[in-house]
Amino acid sequence: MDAFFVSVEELYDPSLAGKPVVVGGRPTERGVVSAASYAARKFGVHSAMPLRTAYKLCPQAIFVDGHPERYSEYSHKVYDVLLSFSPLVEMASIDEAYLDMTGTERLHGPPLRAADRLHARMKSETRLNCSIGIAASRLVAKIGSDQAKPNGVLWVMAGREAAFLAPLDVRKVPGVGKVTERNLHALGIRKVGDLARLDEAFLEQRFGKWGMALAGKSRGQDAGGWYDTEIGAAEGPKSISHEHTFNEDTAEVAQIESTLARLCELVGRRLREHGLFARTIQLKLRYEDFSTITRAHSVERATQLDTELFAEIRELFKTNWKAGAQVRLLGVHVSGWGEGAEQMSLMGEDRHQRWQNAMAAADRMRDRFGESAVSLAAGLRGNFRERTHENPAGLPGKKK
DNA sequence: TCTGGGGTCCTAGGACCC
DNA sequence: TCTGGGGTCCTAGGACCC
Repeated sequence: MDAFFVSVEELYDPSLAGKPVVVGGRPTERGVVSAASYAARKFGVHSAMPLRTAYKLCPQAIFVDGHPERYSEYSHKVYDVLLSFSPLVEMASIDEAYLDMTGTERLHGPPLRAADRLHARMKSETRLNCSIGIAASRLVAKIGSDQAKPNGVLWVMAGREAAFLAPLDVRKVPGVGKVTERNLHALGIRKVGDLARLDEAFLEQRFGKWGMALAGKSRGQDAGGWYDTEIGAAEGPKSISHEHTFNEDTAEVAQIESTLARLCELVGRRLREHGLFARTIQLKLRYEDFSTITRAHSVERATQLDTELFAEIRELFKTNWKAGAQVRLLGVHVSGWGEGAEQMSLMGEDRHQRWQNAMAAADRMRDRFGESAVSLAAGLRGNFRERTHENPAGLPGKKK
């Protein structure tokens, strides 16, 4: 999808259309640009740039908060349109998908005609623009769609992959970021064509497993890693996490613990939604100088309960925090799915069932009344209250 | 410039097992 | 008594993607 977040915001507020728009938050907040409109990009604003920097480059831009629920809603609409063209669809992210069109020629016609129809249908069903790359490999289709932006269609015919890729900067290859680009430049490799001319053994020796894949990519192959999987083969999540950056660094234990409790609740909730139980629980801690540590612990019996997650996280925090040091960010990350059923016999069926019921009830309350309706974090705060718009002075309030 | 949040994959070292 | 080899699991960190 083209400038997806910005385009969705324009649907909700048509007055934004054509203007420089930055999605991500207010320019005075800590944060980065999630998406910038094409008008804002003309000023040098782009994704991942600090909001404060974007403001300096383009003070007249309209800064809006992101709305994940809206993007998720439109992502589902996009998926429905795609599904009507091929049963083999894989959403690669909230605004990107791969379709396996093998065998649909009789239904949709030759590649360009099928793409044109899809393009038109996407616009009429979602009112959003997209770009389409057509190729015999996922990698080339992706790079093709990037080259087709905005609002275009590009077909790279089978056999023409290497010729299409050769003049492009190595950075255009998915997986080549800032660091790999720098390393390649140091070797005098700037274009994908330079990469394709190199010896595979040299790349492997220099970059390991990744080098092998890189050699294949330079020729347009889905060699190694995620690209090498069948479209539609993706399964559930492998990890779940939530993190929070404070607008001002803090060393206040009450504030830190209530934030950790809230993050544990968000993670626990997602585990229950997916019916997953986690064995490995990880704390992330970033200090004011941006130095970051992660500390993990694997537990014997997998859990999806907020209180059990919090007990582990609290322990990890207590043993690893440089006491008194200012904290910038906290994160809670879980992985390593295990059997939830084991928990029953160990915990006692009644107690376990009561907890499950309580959690299910709390999740329903949150659906109806919002995230803060039921909270371990609120209870933990005690006399300390976070400053919110309802309570700007951060004064102690009534317990909920 | 002053650096979000949610993910995936890879590397590397160490414990531990047979 | 001077140090094998294969495998798995765990932990920490980092590159990268949207």
